[in-house]
Formats: sequence, C-alpha cells, structure tokens
Amino acid sequence: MQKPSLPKGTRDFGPVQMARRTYILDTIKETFQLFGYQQIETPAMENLNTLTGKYGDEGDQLLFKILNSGDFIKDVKADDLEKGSGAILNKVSEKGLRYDLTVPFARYVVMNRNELTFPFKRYQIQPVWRADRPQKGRYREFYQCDADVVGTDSLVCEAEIILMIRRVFEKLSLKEYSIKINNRKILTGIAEAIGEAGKEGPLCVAIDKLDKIGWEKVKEELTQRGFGATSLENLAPLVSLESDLTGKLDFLKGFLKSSETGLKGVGELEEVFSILEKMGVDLDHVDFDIMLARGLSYYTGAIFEVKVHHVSIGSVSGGGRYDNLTGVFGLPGVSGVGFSFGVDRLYDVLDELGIFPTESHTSTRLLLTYFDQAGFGYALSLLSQFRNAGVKTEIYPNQVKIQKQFDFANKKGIPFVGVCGDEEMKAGVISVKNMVSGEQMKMTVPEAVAIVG
RNA sequence: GUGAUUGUAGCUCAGCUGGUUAGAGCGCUGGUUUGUGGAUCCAGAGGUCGCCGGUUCGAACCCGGUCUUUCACCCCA
Repeated sequence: MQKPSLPKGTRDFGPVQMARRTYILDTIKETFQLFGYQQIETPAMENLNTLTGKYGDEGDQLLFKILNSGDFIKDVKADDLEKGSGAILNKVSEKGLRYDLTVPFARYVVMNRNELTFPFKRYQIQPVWRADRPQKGRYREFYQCDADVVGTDSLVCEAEIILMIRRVFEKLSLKEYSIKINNRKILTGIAEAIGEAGKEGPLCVAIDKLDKIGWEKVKEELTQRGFGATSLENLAPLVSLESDLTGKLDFLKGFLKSSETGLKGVGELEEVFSILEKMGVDLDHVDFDIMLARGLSYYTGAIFEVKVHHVSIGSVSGGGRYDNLTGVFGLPGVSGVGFSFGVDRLYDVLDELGIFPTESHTSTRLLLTYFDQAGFGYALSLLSQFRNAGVKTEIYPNQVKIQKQFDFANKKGIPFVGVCGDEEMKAGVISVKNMVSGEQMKMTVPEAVAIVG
C-alpha cells in the first residue's frame, strides 16, 4: 500500500472550491459573450514543433514534453547520449502539453482560415501546463481564460479589452487594482533613443526592478549587460519621470522624436485612450506604465498586465497585440490582440481579500427525513413531487436515526428539512423546518414547494 | 534551472541538550435526548512522527538522499 499523492504544483478542487471557481468562470464567460466572443477548445497536447520557439528559450524549458508511445528509445543512438539531452529530445518526444492558449489558437486560425469569418473573436477557457517551480500563486497546472480577436489591427479591440477587464473586476467586487498598459513599440523606441537599439529586452528586465533595488543597482545591472555610460545618462530623465498620463505621453513624444517606431507606439496608445473617450468611458484603473514589459516574445504592440492592490499574488491577467503569430504557421499579415485571466490567481486574490460571496456549498434546498420504514416510504413518494416542481431535493438514503439526518442537512448547508412521520402521513402533509430560524410548520406539498423553492 | 525552507492525529500546532507507553485544541464516533440539527456534559476511536538509508545501547529530534510545501532569483496567469 502506498500513500497517494499529487504531482508537484497540481491540485484537487473540492465542492466548495469548485463553487467558487465556477462563480469566477461564469463571470468571465458572461463578459466575453457580451462582447461578442465565441468559445472554442483545442487539445491539451500539441505537436512539439507547434509549441517550441514561441515563448523564448525560458519558455521552451518550461514546456512539458510527452514521451513517445511504444519503444520511445528506438531511434536514440549511443552517440546521441554523449551529445546530451538536446540531441535526444526530438527522438523521444514529438508532443507536448500546451503552455498557453494563444499559440494553439494561432495554429487553429491558420488551419481553419477558410471557414472563419474575420475579424474572428474567440474565447477559450482551458488548463495550461508549465514545468515551473511552484510558489504561492504559481502552479504547474492552471486555467487561463483567453479572449482574442484576430484579423484586424483596430485599436477598438485594445479599448474593449480594458472594458472587459473592468467589467469582470466590478462583478467580482474587486475595487483596487491597476490595468497597466504599455506598447512594445515604445520600448523599442526607448532602446533606440538611448542608443541601444534592439536591447529593449534586457533594458526592461532591469528597469522593472527599479522599485525594488533602486536606480543605482539598475545601472549596475545594465552596465553588466553591456549598456554604455552615455546610454544610461540618456535613460536617466525617463527613469526619474513622474507624471500623469498626458504628461508621460508628451514627454515621450520629445524623448522618442528620433524613433519612428517609438512615436508610432505613442500614437497607438493615444488612439486607444481616444476611443475610450468616444465611448464615453473614463480611464479609471488604467495605468500607463512606460516600463511595463512582458516576456512572451511574440508581442508587437499594446501590452497589458493587471495587478490587484494589497495582495501577495502577482499579476492576475495579461496580454497584448501580436502582429505575426500566425505567420510562423504560414499565414502572415494577420494581426491579433488578446488577453487572459488567470482563474487560479483570481481565486487566490478573492480568497485573500475574503470577498467571495457567501454561497452555500450545496445547491440542495430540501432534505426529506423520516423515523422508520413507513416514513421512509412516504418520503420516497414525496421525493418526485418536489423534484418535478423544480425543488432541488434529496432523501437520506440509509435508514438512520433522525438526528443523523438533521446533522447531515446541517453540515451540508441544506436550508430546509422536511419531516415525514406518522402524523404527517395520516394528514397527507409534511413538516417543513427552516434550518436557520428553527421554525417548523405542517403544510401540503404545494405549500412546501412555494416556501422552499 | 540556482540558493534556502517546510513536513508530527482529519485540521491548526506543542514535543526541553537524542532517553520508557508522542500530547493539546478543534473536528470525528457513540451516549446524554425512543418526533428533530447547531449548545452543555460524559466516553471513545485516530499517528509507519513525509519516505528511504545511515550514526547510536537508544532517533520525531543528529547525518545523507528523495518527495512535498513555502520563499528569493529567473520568469510568469
């Protein structure tokens, strides 16, 4: 006999957790549908060559690979072993678990390009897997809720992403959070403007730590990564910039005047804000963060990240625009933009804040109880009447003491108990007890249906 | 992937510098109550001290490995 256990970073979800997850999921789903997105699903596993190369070197390492069926080692030669794991991998594994929902979606779009009507808006709610080292709010199996639209470069999509995030958060009673937004082109422009064209990656990684380690340490790190002294001097005014949204935009227009790409990024961002204004919407919770960078290498335009304040969980949502993700699968020129909610992290956030609505962990409204064989039979005869009337009803299946039946109802949070004893049977009624108030009354089944349902 | 950290009853945790039969609270089971749950009181059951190996007369405690938890780095939902 061995003790059963779960793989690292995976979890079971019990009835209470599932009720809460469903609450989050339903909120998100309803919002996606309201904005015209249609649901699809894709397989848990993809061909490895669909997944590799889309997430950067780090990402490739975090992919779960699936061992080939059968004699998976038959193609491996002795000298492959000496060359190391890289030489062996593609001989023993040709499939992997999906790392996110965006890349499988891009694959889906390319394969179904003739059937789809563009712009195509889809949402997808499925688990993804990452061979990361688990921490709080970081799992190896977790759900993403993606909404993407492909086949248009309209910035209306970016604006709607902000609206969807705000709607979901409002429904979940989340009040204090930031939707951080930036544009990859601005990051490219900054790298160009300070004389380090093409190095926006390391630039952002370092700048991102500004709050944590301070400007001096950031400079050290950038120097280590090969940034020149004059570049750092050029960068300094941007780092010390503290301004509101229009102030930041105005500053960047000057700062990026030598970078065509950078100015385009600023223009796109302004356009998004302008669209929101035309929709008659304010910019609450929207935070233009000049140094926001997102790792996934395929983003080319807007980038998003959402953080809830006063909690220990990282970002709960993220996304961005990708101009050529379908290009790698042979369909160039299709721009897409999308974002994703992390249900598991949203769960942790709501849990930490204690703002899950107080729902009962059961949907059962009525438990039929009895004292003896005769009452049991009477209860059985009433059971279908309640169910046919649409009342979620159960009967305690084993004949046990009525105390135990009440205890069961109490623990399961069933709000009403129907007692079926000799007196009730004779009169053709049922005694309905409210488990919260303790009130109890004899009544007919239709009367009971009205009270309980 | 690098460096730390955690693991004792169903849950939350005690357990002295290694020394007999490893404890508490809550929960659980039964009774108190033969037509009634949540309260009181009484009684009871539950532990290969994560797992494997080593040191020792003797290990929950020391050492090594492994799994798991949490944290930092990295990265991310």
